[in-house]
Amino acid sequence: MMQAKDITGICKALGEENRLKMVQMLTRGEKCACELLEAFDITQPTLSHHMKILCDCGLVQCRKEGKWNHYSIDCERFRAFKGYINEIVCCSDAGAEGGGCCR
Amino acid sequence: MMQAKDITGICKALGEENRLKMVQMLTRGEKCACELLEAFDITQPTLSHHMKILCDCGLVQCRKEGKWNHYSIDCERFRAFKGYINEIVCCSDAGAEGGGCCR
DNA sequence: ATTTTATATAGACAAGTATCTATATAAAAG
DNA sequence: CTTTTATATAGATACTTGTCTATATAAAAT
Repeated sequence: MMQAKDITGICKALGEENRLKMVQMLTRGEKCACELLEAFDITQPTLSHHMKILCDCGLVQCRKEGKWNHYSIDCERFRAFKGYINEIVCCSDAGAEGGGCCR
Repeated sequence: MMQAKDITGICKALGEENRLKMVQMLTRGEKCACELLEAFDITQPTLSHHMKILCDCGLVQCRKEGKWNHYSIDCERFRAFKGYINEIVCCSDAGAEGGGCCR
């Protein structure tokens, strides 16, 4: 199960526009670091920094193949994150039977 | 519709443990600032700072009544956020018909 | 009117972050 | 073995953030 700390780690990672876009790009399939680098207006060390943050929070996984790094979403982890967020349901006291208005 | 900037703003706000817990607390109904203050091991100005961030990103709304501030989740905004996150579906290329594995 | 109560603002400080340039590492190609 | 290519690390810098103390504001109570 996911703890609050896992969630804040993922939220911090998604709380930067480049990284959010990187995650969205990775949903369209595994990408090499060099492909990501082309798509963003940042230097190679900055990309490396962002990928480290995305991997450290568990949202992205890295497959090393020779001198290439292939990045992809850790689907299970991402699904768990969504599950946690979706469980935060507000207004459960405001006449909402069976869930609340934000389900 | 929500833009990437709205999402990163909300993610930044949720990327701090106290604020994540504040949001979770507010899902159990509107709370006065003083109630929140009691529940967290922080000073009053620090609470004020966190509530400003939560309100600025749109996730929380504030109702002023005399000298009290009553905070609650902006359900519609929160729902929109969940919607955006849930639309980020990974592995759509990996033999997933109609959605991908992270739906 | 003065005091109390609830909250906000100002300013300081330490820690964290996003970015860069320069350099190191490690694999592949020549 | 030397060079090229892909990526990581080190160090610097500017900016942001979370926290505090001290003070201001504004409403209510006395």
